[in-house]
Amino acid sequence: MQRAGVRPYAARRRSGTSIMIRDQIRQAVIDAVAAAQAAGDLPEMDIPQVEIQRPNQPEHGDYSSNVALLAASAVRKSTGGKVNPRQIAQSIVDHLAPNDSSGNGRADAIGSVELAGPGFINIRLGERWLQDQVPAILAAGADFGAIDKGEGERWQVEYVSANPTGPLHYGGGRNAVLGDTLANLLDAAGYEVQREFYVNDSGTQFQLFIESLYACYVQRCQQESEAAGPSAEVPEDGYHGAYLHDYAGIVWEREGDRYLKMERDAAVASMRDIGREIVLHDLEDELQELGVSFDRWFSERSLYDEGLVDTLLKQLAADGEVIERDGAHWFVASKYPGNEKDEVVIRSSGAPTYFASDIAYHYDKFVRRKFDRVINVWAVDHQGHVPRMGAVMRALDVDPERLVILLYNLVKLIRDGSEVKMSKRSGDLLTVREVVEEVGPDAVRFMLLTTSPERSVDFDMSLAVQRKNENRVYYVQYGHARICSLLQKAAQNGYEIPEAMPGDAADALSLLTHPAELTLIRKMLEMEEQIELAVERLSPHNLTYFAEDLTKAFSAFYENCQVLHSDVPPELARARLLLSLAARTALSRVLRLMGMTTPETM
RNA sequence: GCGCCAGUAGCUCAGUGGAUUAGAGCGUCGCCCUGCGGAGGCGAAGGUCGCAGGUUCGAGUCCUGCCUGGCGCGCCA
Repeated sequence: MQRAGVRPYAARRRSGTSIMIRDQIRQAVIDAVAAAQAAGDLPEMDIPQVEIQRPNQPEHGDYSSNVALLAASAVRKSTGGKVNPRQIAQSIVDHLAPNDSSGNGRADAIGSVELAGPGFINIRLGERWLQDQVPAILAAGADFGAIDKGEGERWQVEYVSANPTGPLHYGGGRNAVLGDTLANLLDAAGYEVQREFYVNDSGTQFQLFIESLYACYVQRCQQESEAAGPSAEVPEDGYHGAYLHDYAGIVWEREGDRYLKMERDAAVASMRDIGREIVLHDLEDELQELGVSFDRWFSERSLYDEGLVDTLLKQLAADGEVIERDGAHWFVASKYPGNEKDEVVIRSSGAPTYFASDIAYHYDKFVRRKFDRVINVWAVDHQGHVPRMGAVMRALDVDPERLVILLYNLVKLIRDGSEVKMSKRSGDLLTVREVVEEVGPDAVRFMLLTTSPERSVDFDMSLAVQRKNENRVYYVQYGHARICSLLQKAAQNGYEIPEAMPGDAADALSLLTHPAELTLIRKMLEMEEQIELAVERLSPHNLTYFAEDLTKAFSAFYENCQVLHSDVPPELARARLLLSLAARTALSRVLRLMGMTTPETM
């Protein structure tokens, strides 16, 4: 019998994580199939991979499995014989022992099992078990929902990596939010995550930036001393943003006019370090305002300085991966699938392309630093680069599967019903900083996260600042604030709000039988699956929908189940307070995964 | 021309690698305040899932072709 898809769990399980309830149920079904076959109720047959789904209709239970349908189909195909899927399902149901009291903890979760439709097995969680999850959630606390999918694998997320030539354009905000949230998710899923920003401090763009900075610096010096000096114009194709004058001002304040005394080229060369420092500090600061930070800022130039680019290109040439043609050096991408053209790594002028250092960079990531997997977050306009990187991986003899590119579509900013691109204040492209200042970091993060990455997003800034129901950010944060308010009021009224679960609360929890209470518990228990799903599909946007569902479940409970009222017996009030505390734990976890704050009042 | 992505309710979008009656929010129309934050709750109406074929017992989901929109095809990054 096949048991594909059932992975053995690693021995090194992180404390606090347990086997996901869905996987426990899957195992129970697998066991039931085996038991049915052992008992002779189910003929020997190829049982396909057992999948457990969440039905759309609540009437179909909390979980369901279509094994019987798949098995019947497999038998029909292999033998041509007819099998009734309902009969197969019935045999499995008979061995699914919902009330097994053997104490293995698995069957406890299953409240009831039923056969439905053409052969579905619908499974409901038990009420008692659901009530017991409240203390489990409280015990997990800030780690609630953590799973051990990663088993400690080392993954890197490289994101933003914007040219270090000035503030981040608003489009880069989506990159920052996606990468940062994905890293949060990976961390929650048991991966060891490193967040990296690749600093392109070596190419022509950076050179133009420094030349532009130099020109502004010269202007500043002349302004300060009214002394005649070299005329300085920002290069035609350089950077003309107003911020360069701010940067130049910092250089002047720190270094005075010492660069003015050098030859232009020498001055530009020696300004590279301070220019880099200033712009990176600015970028770091700007990203911080969005709640985004990095473990490492990796310098492209360092790859040249240590000679890795050179070494690698020579080695690739020796392997026939890089050839000379028309005076230039080409990486022979065309020999790998998905690539039709070769790529220049050294121009006929002798200058390396960005692609040359990219090869070295990925060599460093995989061969030297040995990340199990690397996720690069790129805007769609870099899509043409994806197959090339696959070719690079093969040429470096690294499994291409280890490099994952997350492409995201562009952001369109809307204000008062029409698209905006430029800042009225500076005249340049709107920056992330300005958008954050206008609508707040939480709204930016949530809004940029609601749409799946491959779709373009219209970000309505006017809506994001409005305090009405149309604004989904407020709905969620309001929900959190309301829980906090309730708990606070309870404390004022003399209710004891335990930080941890009191040992004698088990009886009180059995009073949680209202549908709204049980629905809320069920919803919270989706956390692990949501985290797993978002990681598997690289879809952080799922979190926004889960946050809304969670808030909705709490609101329904809040409306239907009074907590602090003289009619409510103290034991029930206590149980409902514990449930509310668990709800705050869950909602706060989702908000933090999205990088948002958890306001106690609004 | 070739390639990638998208097309689901009036609007903005989900939809868990095929499965039980396609979901949510907003908007619209009804209810619910002598109760913990009404920035709320409950309910209704609203969809030939771009079009046409195909595979399958079963397709929004897989395959083929087409239509529309976005992006990409450089000795730029």
